[in-house]
Amino acid sequence: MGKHVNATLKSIAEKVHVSAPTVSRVLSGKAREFRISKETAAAIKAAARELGYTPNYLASGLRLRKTHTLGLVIPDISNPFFASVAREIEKTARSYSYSIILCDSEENTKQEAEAAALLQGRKVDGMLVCPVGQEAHHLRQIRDRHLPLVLIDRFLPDISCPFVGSDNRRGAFEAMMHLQEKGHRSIACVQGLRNTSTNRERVGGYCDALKAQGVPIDESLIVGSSFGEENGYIETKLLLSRTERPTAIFALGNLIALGALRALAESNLHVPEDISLISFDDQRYFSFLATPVTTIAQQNEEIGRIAVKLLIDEIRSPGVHTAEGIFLPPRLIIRSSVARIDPPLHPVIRALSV
Amino acid sequence: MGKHVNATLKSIAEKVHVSAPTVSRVLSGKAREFRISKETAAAIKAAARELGYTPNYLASGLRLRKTHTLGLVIPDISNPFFASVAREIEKTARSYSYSIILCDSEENTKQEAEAAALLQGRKVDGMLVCPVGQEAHHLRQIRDRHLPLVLIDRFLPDISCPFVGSDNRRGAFEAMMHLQEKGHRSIACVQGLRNTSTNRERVGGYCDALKAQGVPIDESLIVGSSFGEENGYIETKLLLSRTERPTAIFALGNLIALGALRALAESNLHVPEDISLISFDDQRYFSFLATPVTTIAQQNEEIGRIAVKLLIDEIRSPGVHTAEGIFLPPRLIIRSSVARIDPPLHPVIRALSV
DNA sequence: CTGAAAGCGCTAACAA
DNA sequence: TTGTTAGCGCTTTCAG
Repeated sequence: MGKHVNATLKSIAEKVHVSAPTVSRVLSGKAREFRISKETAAAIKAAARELGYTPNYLASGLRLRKTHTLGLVIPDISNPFFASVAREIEKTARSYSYSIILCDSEENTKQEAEAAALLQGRKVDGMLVCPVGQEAHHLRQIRDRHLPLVLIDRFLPDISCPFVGSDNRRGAFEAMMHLQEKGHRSIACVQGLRNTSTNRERVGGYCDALKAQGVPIDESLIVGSSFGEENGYIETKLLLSRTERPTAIFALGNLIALGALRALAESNLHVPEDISLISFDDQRYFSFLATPVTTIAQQNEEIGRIAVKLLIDEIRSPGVHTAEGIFLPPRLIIRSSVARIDPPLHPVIRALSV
Repeated sequence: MGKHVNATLKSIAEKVHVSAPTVSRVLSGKAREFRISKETAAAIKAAARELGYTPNYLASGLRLRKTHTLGLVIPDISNPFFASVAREIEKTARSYSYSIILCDSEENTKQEAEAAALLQGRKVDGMLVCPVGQEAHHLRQIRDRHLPLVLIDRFLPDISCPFVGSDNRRGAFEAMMHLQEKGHRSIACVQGLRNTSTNRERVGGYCDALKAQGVPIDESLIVGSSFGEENGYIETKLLLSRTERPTAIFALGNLIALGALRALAESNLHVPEDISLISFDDQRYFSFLATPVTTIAQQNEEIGRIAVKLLIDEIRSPGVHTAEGIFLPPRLIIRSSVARIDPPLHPVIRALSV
């Protein structure tokens, strides 16, 4: 077996003395349908094996206008949240015989747009994108061309498109209620990338909960600008250097929490004795940290699985799905990074008591 | 702008009243070379923009026999080690204008072989694979067909192929020497997937170090069979239930360490007071665990970067690289999960002292 | 400076 | 039951 030059339908056809379409029919399982004789079919299969034939999906894709390929655009595959979603996406896609072309946008709109253009050129049958979130133009273009598109994790207000992610507002609200029940009133919020729906919704939940308790919102406690670890580190450092230190920190992403932890450790502060911490987005290791971290867990696998199903549905029968969002409920996992504290003195009283 | 049906060279050609090849030449930057008139070139570019032209890479790939696509096959993209390598691979590939088709083999040889076949059909220009490790047949086939291939993280003895990974034997040796310097003699080794080179080399380093200290190897202390968390958990449970408990555990992967930690926590055992732990493969969060874990860190990003460079070199000029392996030195990061212990009593003496 | 022809490998339509 | 023709969109000859 194994010629150096790849076998083609034509080379098989010549060997068996039939025509290329016949070979095509047999090898794509249509022998029955075309009532091709058992002998011919067998001979073709044998020849294909002997020559080490591999179908050329470039050619069939060109001809059929279908590549059985999906584009996946995410902001950072090394973020464990995205890694777990990506894994489920790849697995689910594979179960439907679709391949994944992976593009990392590095939280950069320009790169995201480039990825979108590239994937269009590669004629993917559909795209899954977690948008950086600042710009929807290139995504609207995809829709305009009737290329199936599903947004994951982050949605965009100004584009009508199916979406799968978490109910971030509710998750953040629950986290905050937990903090407040434990007596916290001065709670810092270390944000991720602004303008992303996840961030906006989480900050929204943060504010909702504060309002629900009649606590005025202190804008200066809402800090940060990226889902990366550095951001968590720097903002926590800054927070700690204030004269009035918050009693709790709400980290809006797992890497932010990690950065916060690093800053806290450097300052020799202990969680939750010195300061409480709660994080959005659970991680397996959170239970084993010096202080197990209380978090809002998302349904990572479900997000990936549903997104692919939605996308493939849309590919198979365009227009059946309304451009609605699916918001999976996150859930609060209480561990031990939140301390119960005495309700803080009213500022006026505190001022007097000095 | 934006017709529903995608623009092609032909449609542009018709619009500008030139031929398709001329359009092709202009849009692929060969206007100078073919000395195409400024006006024609400008008109073509304008028309392309107006029609929203995107090149069809399927067609050019078919014609050119080059797709500018690389296949990446890894055992588990959600394992943070692979996720970080994958990220670097995608970034580096992108910097050379290559796309990545991602396949997760789920540590399964059959799926790996399927991925390899699929990628061949998709006509990738080269492949990066981290082999499950039990079987090399499908990989040898790739080489036979002169499809550039680079192995990452795990190599295979019976295939001659460029490789980039860590010097696992040396890493494991250093971890063990550290343990032994601290007085440990009864050290359990929780393995990953057997027959993978990483596992074999790490176990090799484990044994080397024991021999170097004249400690006989107790086969019953070498347990486990997967790089997953469950394996770490179960094997640690089992280890703890022994009458003679080892004084230290060497986890051969980051998820194994996580599983071990879970088992230890369940048994209310503290690291390192009750038992010491050392892990292969560092993770950012290791510093913040209840007990910061001492580890052997690999150069994840370097592995990804070098692998892609090697592969692209091989694609551009086949045969320039010898099928040698690049083994990057890992390094020991001492944190606090290893306790100094008194040298254990000699078994006979211990027996007498009861 | 530009165009006509051909072909990459595949499959759908039509014919026999 | 099988073959012929044609064309997906691109680029490379070769011709002018």
